[in-house]
Amino acid sequence: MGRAPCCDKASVKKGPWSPEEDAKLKAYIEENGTGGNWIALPQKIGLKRCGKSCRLRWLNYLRPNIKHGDFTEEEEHIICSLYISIGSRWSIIAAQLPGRTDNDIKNYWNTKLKKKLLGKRAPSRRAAARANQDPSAAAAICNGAGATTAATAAHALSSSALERIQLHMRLQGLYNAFTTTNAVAAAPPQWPKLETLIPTRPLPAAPAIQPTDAVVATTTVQPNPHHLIGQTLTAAAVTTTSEAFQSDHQLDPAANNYIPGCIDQRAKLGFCPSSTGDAAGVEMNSSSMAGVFAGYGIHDELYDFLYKCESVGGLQDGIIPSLPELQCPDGGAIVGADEKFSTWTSASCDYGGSGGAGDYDLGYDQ
DNA sequence: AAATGCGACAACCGCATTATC
DNA sequence: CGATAATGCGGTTGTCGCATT
Repeated sequence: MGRAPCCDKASVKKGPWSPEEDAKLKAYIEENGTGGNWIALPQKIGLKRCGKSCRLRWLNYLRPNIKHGDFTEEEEHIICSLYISIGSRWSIIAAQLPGRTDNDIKNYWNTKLKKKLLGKRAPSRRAAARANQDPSAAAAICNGAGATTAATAAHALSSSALERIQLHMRLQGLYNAFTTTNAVAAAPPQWPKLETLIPTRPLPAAPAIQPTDAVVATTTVQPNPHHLIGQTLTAAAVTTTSEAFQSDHQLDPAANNYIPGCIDQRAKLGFCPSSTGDAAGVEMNSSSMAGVFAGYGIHDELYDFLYKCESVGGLQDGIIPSLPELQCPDGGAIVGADEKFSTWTSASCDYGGSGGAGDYDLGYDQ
């Protein structure tokens, strides 16, 4: 026996909301609030909608100060940074982008940013559906060398984890490209770990976050790294509860409180200078990268990668060119970014992390 | 002009977590 | 303390409009 439905499916309307429904819901909530009970709300105002549907409509569309339209470079950068750090925790990411909803960000990632970063056309849903029925088609979708191994690996790893691996590899590839002429290239840096910075669930209250690994645990979020080096996302900013966000970062109509590049305003959002040494800060800082380039860290690379890649043979017409080969930190296998990631993800590449016997740990349990 | 493919976005679904009794 | 309801969240699907064939 499954879970009882939250509402009578037969009597509720589904599909797009009409302007009349929007007006009803908006007017009621603006006047009375939600009353703390979404399930009862539609009956109160005579809407033939599921309470969950009303909540979603309000949060994603009708709520004041919702931003629609194109994302700015700063917003893209924050999304990418956080996605690499924590994966598809859209609600947390959305908490850093006032006016944006998790649904918006999720859609934007899936339709635009992912392609931009991974540099290949993502298979359409139709193509993916075909691929599910035909393994050879799946390989075809993962065009390029190593498609078969990629498809195989995809069975073992969630798409989110896979994307994060690819993002890291591409960034690492760029890093190697940068360092091939640098003396430090002789000592390949440790790869940034891909562990999520916080347990999948439950997420503890902000003060309780105790990073297990300082290297993993700090996410430097730099809306524009060329303006803001070393701003860190504090654990408080990673609090999942909407209440926490609302109280600290309320989208106050009068306080349009996000001004990219403005440290004071950013502090309101939970960004604080890394120099504060906040022990609960979370970082996805690639220690070696930050150290080597004295301020040029992974997020600067990300910025360059997104917007300035031409200088290192990067994005051109949205297509990411072949990347330099990557070296496993143990000095072992030399792998190509696209071709062999499945090899080293299945092999026991040691990232020098805290995850057990050195086995690669995505930090994902999917 | 019609059919098809595709991208973008809104909305739904179901599971996990939290609150309440 | 367990059961149940409510809420939050992330993944998935439906739909629409535009581009291409």
